[in-house]
Amino acid sequence: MSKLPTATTSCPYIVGDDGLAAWSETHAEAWIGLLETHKQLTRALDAELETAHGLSLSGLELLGRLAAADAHHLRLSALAHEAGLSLSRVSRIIDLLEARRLVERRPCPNDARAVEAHLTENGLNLAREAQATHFASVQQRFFDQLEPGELEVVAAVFGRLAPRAAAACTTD
Amino acid sequence: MSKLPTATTSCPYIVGDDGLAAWSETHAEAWIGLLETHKQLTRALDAELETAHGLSLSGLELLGRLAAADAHHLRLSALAHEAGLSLSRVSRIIDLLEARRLVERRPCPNDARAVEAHLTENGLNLAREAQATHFASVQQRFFDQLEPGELEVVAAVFGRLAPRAAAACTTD
DNA sequence: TCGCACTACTTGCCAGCGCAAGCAGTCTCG
DNA sequence: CGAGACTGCTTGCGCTGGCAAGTAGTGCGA
Repeated sequence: MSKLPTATTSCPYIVGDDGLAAWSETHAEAWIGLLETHKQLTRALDAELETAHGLSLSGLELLGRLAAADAHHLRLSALAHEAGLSLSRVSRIIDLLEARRLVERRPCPNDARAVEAHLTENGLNLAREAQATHFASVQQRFFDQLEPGELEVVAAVFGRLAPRAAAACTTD
Repeated sequence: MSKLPTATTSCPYIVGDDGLAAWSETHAEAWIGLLETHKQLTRALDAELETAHGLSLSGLELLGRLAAADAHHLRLSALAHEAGLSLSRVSRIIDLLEARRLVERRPCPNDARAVEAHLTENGLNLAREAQATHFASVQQRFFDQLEPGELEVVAAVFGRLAPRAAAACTTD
């Protein structure tokens, strides 16, 4: 941590001579603040997770998805789809997790092309521990900073936008 | 675009057996939605910017900061600090921009160690054009999706959190 | 004035990410 | 059945990111 004091945040960096009149100070604050907050937050959370459990954010996400899945296993393509990662990335993250005996690759009974990632006992335990500390940290770093009523608005906005953004991504 | 349909978003991926009771559905929606939305949005915006102007998001940020600066020049370390990037990354992005004659490296008159990045005429023009289309896209993809009243809350939340997160990063 | 700590930048290196190409297995249709 | 299209995964590569080490210049105290 430390290093990267980062971003003046206050005054944005907009040239302004063009047709940007519509971008009020409020718009700039919202957008730049969003980018900035996300960057800092994920940096901190990722570093934390790394030192505490040797996991990346993506690694925990995959572990979590497997833990939440029916028989603690999922095909790699399903995992990639759920997590919003490329299949190639998932394949390599699973390499790492497999090397640590947190998951196992097994052939899919119904389709010899496919590979299932199975969570091991160790993997499930680590997923639980890591999620517990991770979510506690998110709570403290993000949710605890919200004023009454803000949580509902944030949930509404991003709950609405996330699927919409994903859809836009698949269609255009 | 297309590819990476990404994220089921709906049901999260929380193991739940542990002390996560405090994480209501609302919390999960807000947090996962935030991550998801950010990922999709920046992916789309970056791709757009790349095809339209051959710039990365970071490249535009640096260009924009220079354009907003006093005499269109800034020391690399100042640029890094403002943009929340490491100095090494800034150095390499400036390499690219310099190769395209959008900026020029010049020695700093007061300090022979330092290097100033000077925006060229071309660089300023590109910054203006690229920011115009970029911000229009942000407007359409993000702000136009907000209901009345939501913008103010989002601005308040992230305007408050961004500096706080940055501070936490420098101190711990 | 010399030495030593400090600063500003550059460069080598590694991790995370996606794309494209390649390979094996599946499915469909003649 | 067999050819060709398609799917699921793996792997090579290039890009963006940061950190650490190296270099050059600054500035302060003895």
